[in-house]
Amino acid sequence: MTNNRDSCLNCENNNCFIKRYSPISIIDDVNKNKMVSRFPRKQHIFHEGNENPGIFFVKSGVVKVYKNGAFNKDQIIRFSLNGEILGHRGLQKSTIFSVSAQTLTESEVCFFTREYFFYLLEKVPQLTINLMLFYAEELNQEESKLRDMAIFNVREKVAKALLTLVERFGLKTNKEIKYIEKLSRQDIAELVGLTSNQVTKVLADFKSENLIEIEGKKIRLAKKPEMENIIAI
Amino acid sequence: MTNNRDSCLNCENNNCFIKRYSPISIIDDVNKNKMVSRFPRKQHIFHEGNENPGIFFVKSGVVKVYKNGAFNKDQIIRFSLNGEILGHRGLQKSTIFSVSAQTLTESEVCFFTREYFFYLLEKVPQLTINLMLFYAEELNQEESKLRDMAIFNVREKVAKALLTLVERFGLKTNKEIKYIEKLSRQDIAELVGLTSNQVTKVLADFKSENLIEIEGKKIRLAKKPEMENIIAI
DNA sequence: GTTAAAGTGTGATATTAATCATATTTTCGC
DNA sequence: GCGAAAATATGATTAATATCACACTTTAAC
Repeated sequence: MTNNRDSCLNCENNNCFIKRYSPISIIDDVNKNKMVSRFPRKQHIFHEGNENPGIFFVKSGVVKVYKNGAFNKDQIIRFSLNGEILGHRGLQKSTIFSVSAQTLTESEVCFFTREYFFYLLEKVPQLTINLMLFYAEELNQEESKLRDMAIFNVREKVAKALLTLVERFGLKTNKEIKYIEKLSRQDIAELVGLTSNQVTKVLADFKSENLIEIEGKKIRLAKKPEMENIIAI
Repeated sequence: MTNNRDSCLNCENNNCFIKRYSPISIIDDVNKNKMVSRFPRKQHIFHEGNENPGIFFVKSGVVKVYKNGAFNKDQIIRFSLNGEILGHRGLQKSTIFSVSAQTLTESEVCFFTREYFFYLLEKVPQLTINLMLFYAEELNQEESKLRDMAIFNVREKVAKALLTLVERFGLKTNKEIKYIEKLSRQDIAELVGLTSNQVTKVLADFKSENLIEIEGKKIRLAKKPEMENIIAI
């Protein structure tokens, strides 16, 4: 059944780790062990603290990954999209989710059980090595982020949040940050450890300095180089 | 030559990833490709930005791993000791060190070239999988740290730094934090993104509240539960 | 469409944190 | 053991941030 319309072979997500690093010969088997689910907007895919049954891949849509913090101050870890691995942080010895994942848009998600995925890792060393390298890269990024959060003030943090979103989602031709209308001020705040109040104020500053244009939730980044200067070190 | 006194087989570091997950049959080969170096106190093992020739393991001693930040504000990433892997963040696609490593005490370090280590990874899937799991665990810890730094105030950050050191190094029977006399106020500050000045002040507060006892650089954590309450969520 | 609820914008005020100055102590080389 | 240099402790001052209040706007439910 490798030629049905849901087969990995027909999947447009060439970003998918499994597809990129596994031999064609095993894809049929992968496909048989795959479970695809569809989630509407604002739904949880999994919750921090719950039992982790396996690993997910984002087939389509945008997913917010975050960690619960004290005093209702959550921390957004990343946004996942376009075939990216999801819940890979759950691939540790503990089988408890250390993060939560919630859809920002309607999304399709592929799922594999822990058992099957570990079987695959044993079988395909290149998959394992590349997954390891991916982790190393993520670890470096997290550390840069940590350093930034330790050093930046409120204004710089908001600039950082906007530039992070541009890097992740990209700009439309009119310079509007893609998907930003799906995010609340609270979401932007939780990317960089601020309150929604602080974000609103700095955004108002940026607007009055003509660095950005605001239209409801939409934000157009008129002057990206100037914004980058704010956090230049 | 597997029975010389420097052989991995005789090494007391059972924490060592290679030794733990590789078959005995390969250890002889590992040993031939190993280079052991000794570093005096306060020496650099490698520098951020330099070419990364391979991977290290801490055979003995305590090593500080840190990242350069703006305005002389470095960020301490971790302390490595007792057979732990070092420079694993360099095992990414880029061959440039993203961190620096400096000894806090006299230390012995084992080194393998990139080429040999990747050869080993291809050959020993269990080593690769367990290294990947180790990364996943580190990534989770980094994310918790990131969240904490985003949420904690100065007082809470100092409490967090002390508890991190206790977790890492342990307490002596007199409740003194091990190795803390090797760290400056600046080091403690760089663990949690503060200045040495701020650390000094909060430590004075903790002392006057009888949470800790200070004697030069030595700190005894008299009331660990109370300290933990400061950062309880 | 109407209404309630949630989210956003903005100012005032209280609190916290950063910076500087300087005294004191500790460390290190000779 | 002595002197210089570095690190640490502490107070005063200035700057930045957090918090609250409340008006306004948008969103969602009925």
